Amino acid sequence: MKHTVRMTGSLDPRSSWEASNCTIAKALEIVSTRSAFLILREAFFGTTRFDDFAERARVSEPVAASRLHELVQEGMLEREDYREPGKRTRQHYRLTDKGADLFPTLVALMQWGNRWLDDHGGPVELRHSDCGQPVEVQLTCAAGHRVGPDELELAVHHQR
Amino acid sequence: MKHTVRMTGSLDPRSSWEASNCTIAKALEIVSTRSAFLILREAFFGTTRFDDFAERARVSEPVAASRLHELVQEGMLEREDYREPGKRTRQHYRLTDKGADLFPTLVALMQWGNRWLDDHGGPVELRHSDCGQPVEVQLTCAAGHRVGPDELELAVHHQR
DNA sequence: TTGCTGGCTTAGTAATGGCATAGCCAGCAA
DNA sequence: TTGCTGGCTATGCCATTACTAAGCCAGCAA
Repeated sequence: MKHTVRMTGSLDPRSSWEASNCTIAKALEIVSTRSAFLILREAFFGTTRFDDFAERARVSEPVAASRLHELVQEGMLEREDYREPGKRTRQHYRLTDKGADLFPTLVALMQWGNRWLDDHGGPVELRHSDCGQPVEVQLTCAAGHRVGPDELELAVHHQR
Repeated sequence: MKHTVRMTGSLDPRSSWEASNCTIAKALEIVSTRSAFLILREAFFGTTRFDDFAERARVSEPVAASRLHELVQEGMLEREDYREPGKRTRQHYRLTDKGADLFPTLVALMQWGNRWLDDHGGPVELRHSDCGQPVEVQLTCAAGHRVGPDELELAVHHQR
């Protein structure tokens, strides 16, 4: 089984170019820590309050504080003050569009973990709310074809 | 815009359960470091030799050595001796099925980075080798529907 | 037998990420 | 005015990840 991507054009051979401006590397500068991923997981699960983030992601409060600040800084989360009538002002952290767009990455990671790191296919699963069927991450091309791992090539981006 | 997943059954409310055996957390124990992701990226790009991993992932040799050992240990990579006629024995590191299955996660991360961290949509893109169209990561349900971020629910896994 | 190359390992050190414990401040409630 | 709660911040420390520089060994090539 072939597990590698085919290189095309100036990208072949691999030794001819360097991935110094690779966006995977850039993305990892923001979310490479375990705690950042877990904070984001909780954000997708609907957590918005400081204490809940710390408790549910199982990180200490100082770590929760610095991750939340960093993620706000990077534009992944928004800090939002609000006040219920008769109550004091509270802060909530909510996903921005940029943060929300990272969701497929989390799903892909969960899917992989469910397959390879758990005897029963994982404790929880995502389902399509319309039809109740389990949800998977898939590679699909713009023409609508489902793309297998052996049908991929890497090319210099068109619009550059 | 709603960015959170709906909880169903015993998972609602979020505070009623803890994600201690979450497979995202388990996955992160293996690949939470930047260097692990970059080593895997190079494996997908076809790199197999020690020096090439270190150079192309831009990590020091000691770091490359320990990541490669860990990834072999975890069953993501296989170390394989081989010998060309008239040459000395060489070692190659190749992706196992388990390692290769992490590819969608890398693609999802690259896609996100291309969208949000680069002015031109990223330096390189993946294409479908059959039709040449750009490849995307998509959430799809088992019934074949394309699933939007607001059509997701989280449920206890059926087969448990 | 000497050198060169590939594939590492060792040593020493700096930076980062993590923890536990404790404290601070605002703003209600009494 | 005292206490309580939510939402943090400060301090001190340990573990992990990372770097650079150097060394080591196998096995050809000369």
